Amino acid sequence: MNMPSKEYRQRLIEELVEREFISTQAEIAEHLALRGINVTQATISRDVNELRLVRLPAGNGQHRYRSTPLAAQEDVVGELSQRFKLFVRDLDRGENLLVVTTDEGHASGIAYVIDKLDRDEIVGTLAGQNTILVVCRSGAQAEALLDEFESLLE
Amino acid sequence: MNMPSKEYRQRLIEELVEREFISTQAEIAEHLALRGINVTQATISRDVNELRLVRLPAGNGQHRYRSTPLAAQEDVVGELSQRFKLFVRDLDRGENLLVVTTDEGHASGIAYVIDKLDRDEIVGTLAGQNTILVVCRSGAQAEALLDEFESLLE
DNA sequence: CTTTACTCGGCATATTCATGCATTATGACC
DNA sequence: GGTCATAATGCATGAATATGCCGAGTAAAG
Repeated sequence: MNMPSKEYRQRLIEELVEREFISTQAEIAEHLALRGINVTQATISRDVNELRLVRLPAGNGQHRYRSTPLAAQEDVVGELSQRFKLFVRDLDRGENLLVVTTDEGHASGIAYVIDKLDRDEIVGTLAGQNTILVVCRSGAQAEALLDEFESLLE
Repeated sequence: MNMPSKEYRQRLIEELVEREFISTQAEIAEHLALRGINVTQATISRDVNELRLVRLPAGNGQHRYRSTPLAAQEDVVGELSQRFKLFVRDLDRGENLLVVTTDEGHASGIAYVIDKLDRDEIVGTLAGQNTILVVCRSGAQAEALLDEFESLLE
């Protein structure tokens, strides 16, 4: 009948969830129905999956669907992993400091990506030619981060 | 019996979801059980809510629980709303441009917060003394954004 | 026109998550 | 100790989401 189709519907959904407080998929379907688009919750579920929308708890039992910049963060992790495999030679830790040793000249490039992780536990990074100093808030956090970075190398 | 209790358990959950690919709350409960913490899915549900963890679709039908920097984004929206109510006098749109008129001298302050929204549909902002030009990718996006901004003023 | 391959979406249902209610633990106060 | 108030949690179940299966639609190839 009408033919706006999937792509159009998904654009509407994205706009919708940013504009309104929507807490269930059924609710999304209702809104679309007002716009003349009749689909079931099952379809919305598939859309939500493809759009990688997220049901964010407000902390008080309320929920709201949102689009997610988490997707971007995922990519940062991928990027980090790739560069780690290529350029990182060694990882070490002393107290709350993480020391990353890289191929010559690659320290600042890697440090840049580490910064982009935007982790709370990282106070800052300092890069030389082949060494990065990652300053964490605590030794425990540095240790956890070391584990995490090591797992990237596997 | 043991007494680490809620707070400790929630810390473990936060670490857990960042370290492992966890897709259901039952799975979280299983992992905790290995650590000697026996709680039911109901409790995990409440924890997830308090921690504001999010079940992020991978796009392929897989899911992963993650902590969310979206909480920060929420705050940005709150901040924006507050400043809008105080300082914004008018909103208008021409094609893909959004024009925000503010109290004298407040344009760049407001523009700064708009930038922090980090919205894909916003190409950039340009602020004068009492006027902000928000450049969107399309007219439709500008219109949607206009609606959204207007709702902040209510 | 027929066949084949593929995408989309509904229906029914399975899976997962949220929550009202009752119970038990914890702590403050007497 | 006892009593009260509050927080935490389990159980059972309701609410919400995900998905297997199938049929309809479309397009390309023959």
